[in-house]
Amino acid sequence: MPPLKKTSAKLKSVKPSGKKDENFFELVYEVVRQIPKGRVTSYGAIAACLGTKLSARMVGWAMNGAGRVRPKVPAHRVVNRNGILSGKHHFNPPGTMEKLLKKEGVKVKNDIVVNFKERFWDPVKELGF
DNA sequence: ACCATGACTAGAA
DNA sequence: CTTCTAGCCATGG
Repeated sequence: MPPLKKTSAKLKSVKPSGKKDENFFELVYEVVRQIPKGRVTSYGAIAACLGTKLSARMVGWAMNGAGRVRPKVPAHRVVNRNGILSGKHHFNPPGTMEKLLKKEGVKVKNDIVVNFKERFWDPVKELGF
């Protein structure tokens, strides 16, 4: 898991549907799985960890397929840079995200992570990038 | 093939 | 301080 080799910034041909070309996706999932319980991170941080910090959107898109990946991917620990649960509506019943976070000890107020800055887990720093 | 949209972000106004 | 703009890149009409 730490191997996280830098994928080329290009990261071409990534099909979330049924395809196995997931270089970017798999990497994203890998990082997300490393997020300690009770911590959260941002799309940009993950993107930066992969070297594509300008493409945070792709990280979010990758999360779109998080639900269909084998080991579970704690996508609920990934929020935007403001600590807002921007993707709560993409969960099965909306509210699952918040519920899971609270269950892990992360307080959520009005769809926003409380003390986000302290809860923030930087993959680049923690994984040594 | 072109245009619009999106689980984003950083920087400018 | 808040709001707007421009990049990012895959997907769908």
